[in-house]
Amino acid sequence: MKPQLNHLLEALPSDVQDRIFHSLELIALPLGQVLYESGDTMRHVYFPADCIISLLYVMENGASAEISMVGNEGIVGVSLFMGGLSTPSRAIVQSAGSAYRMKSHLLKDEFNRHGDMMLLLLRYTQSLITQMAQTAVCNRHHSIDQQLCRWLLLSLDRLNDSKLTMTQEQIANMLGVRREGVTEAAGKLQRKGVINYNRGHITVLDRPKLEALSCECYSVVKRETDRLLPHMAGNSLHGIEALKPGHLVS
Amino acid sequence: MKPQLNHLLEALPSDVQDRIFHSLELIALPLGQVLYESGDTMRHVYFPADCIISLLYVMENGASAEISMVGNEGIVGVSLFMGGLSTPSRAIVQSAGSAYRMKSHLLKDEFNRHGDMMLLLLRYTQSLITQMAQTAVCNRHHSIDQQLCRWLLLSLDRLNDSKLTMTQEQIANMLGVRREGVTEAAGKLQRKGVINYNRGHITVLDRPKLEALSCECYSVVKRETDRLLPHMAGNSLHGIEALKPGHLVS
DNA sequence: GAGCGTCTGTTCGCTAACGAACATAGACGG
DNA sequence: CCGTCTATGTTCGTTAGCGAACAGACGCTC
Repeated sequence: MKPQLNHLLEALPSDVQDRIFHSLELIALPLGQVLYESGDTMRHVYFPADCIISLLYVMENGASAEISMVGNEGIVGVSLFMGGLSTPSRAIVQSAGSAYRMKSHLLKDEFNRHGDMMLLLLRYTQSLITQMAQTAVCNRHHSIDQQLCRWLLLSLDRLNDSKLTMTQEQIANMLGVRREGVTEAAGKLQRKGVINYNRGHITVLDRPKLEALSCECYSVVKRETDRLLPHMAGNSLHGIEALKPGHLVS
Repeated sequence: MKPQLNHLLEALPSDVQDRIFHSLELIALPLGQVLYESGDTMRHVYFPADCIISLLYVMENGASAEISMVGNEGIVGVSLFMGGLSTPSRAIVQSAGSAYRMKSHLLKDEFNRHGDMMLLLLRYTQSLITQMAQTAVCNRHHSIDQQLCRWLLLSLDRLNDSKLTMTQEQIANMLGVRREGVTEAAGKLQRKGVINYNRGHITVLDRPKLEALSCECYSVVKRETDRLLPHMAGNSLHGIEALKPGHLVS
């Protein structure tokens, strides 16, 4: 199966694609792999193809919470070009798949041309900021039920499938709540016929209903992302067919 | 009283300062003034001098929560140069004072030189991201008591004074909690001799104790900000004495 | 097909925070 | 000096979510 491409890479004009083409390695990312630990210096950045990476903050007592989710609409490692070389967040593979990996200094070089790549990355970072801010508000004001819906929708948008592989325990870690809380919330959704849950395999049966049950946070983030990165919707490929990875690393 | 300068402006090399000098207007910002409403196109950016601006998200039902706080270490309006021309957040004056205002297109011109101003603004944005992310986690896991301490400390750092003018109602809006919750938390702090609260006037009596009672979120954000913007600590003035506003607008 | 580990479901008491209602008490203007 | 407004304090019942403990149930391995 050919992996999906990354929308940020697709959106670049072909001269930029040609330039960075050979710097990309397609790598497989198994569930749970940690790309960065809090405070790590970033040696690579990652353009997810068909995986999802979660950015989460881990507290001293081990409690955690996801602050944003990156799929093939984005890049993991924004703090590299923002000027810090690390962040206090952990990046972990939430849904297994593949990603294009690029060495930090090569991305920085491209960024420092101050061309299309820079503009695109900054816009993407802006959409990431929106996602984090909305997460903060959502954590404050919305119920687990609502947040689960939001989270499922964000995940769905980053896959091209209505099925996701994810235990309730894992979801609980992302949302920063108890596993039992997720069990209850998922149970309600299942009884309403919105989803089907089976030992780590969730199938979304009724997406419109899921959207109706979600808090507004999902749509706010979605609308803002579409506004900032309109090309993502069109899915246009300018000569991106040439974009194949230099080599495959397991 | 001469207003404090803005640390971002101070940190710029003198040639940049000379170039943007005449574009800055010193303006007075009364408590509660809204600089941007959610979704507004930004006509100006603001470099706070001795005021504090809160960025908050307001939900459909009117509930709100602060996602970050900007004082003279920063700038209000980062989404301008990030590529969006607006954000879904509201910027409101949390503590009255003055700020340097600059027309959006002039800042963008300077940013587009891709020089020191750009680097500085991106680094500052990175520190803002940390603040938002930590706020998200804090909203999830910490008690009102702890969050109040964090909030007071962040405010203190942005003033040069141990007194702040702020009713419990206002704090509650920032934290996104009930006013009664703040009353209780503030009452505890007062009984412990950490603060003194008097009809909208808070005096911090024992900052070390306040830090001890706060959650780790304050120190994480502070450490990361110091790391990203070390010049802020040194308070170095490179020829910034020349930086006087073009004219004062009430 | 037996056994074990993991995932899901359910229960119980507990606490933090909520919403509403009301009491006091400074501050400030007339 | 009085009345009024606003800020703060306090109470009460309710609820969402927590922590702990345990029961079933599916799926994989041997």
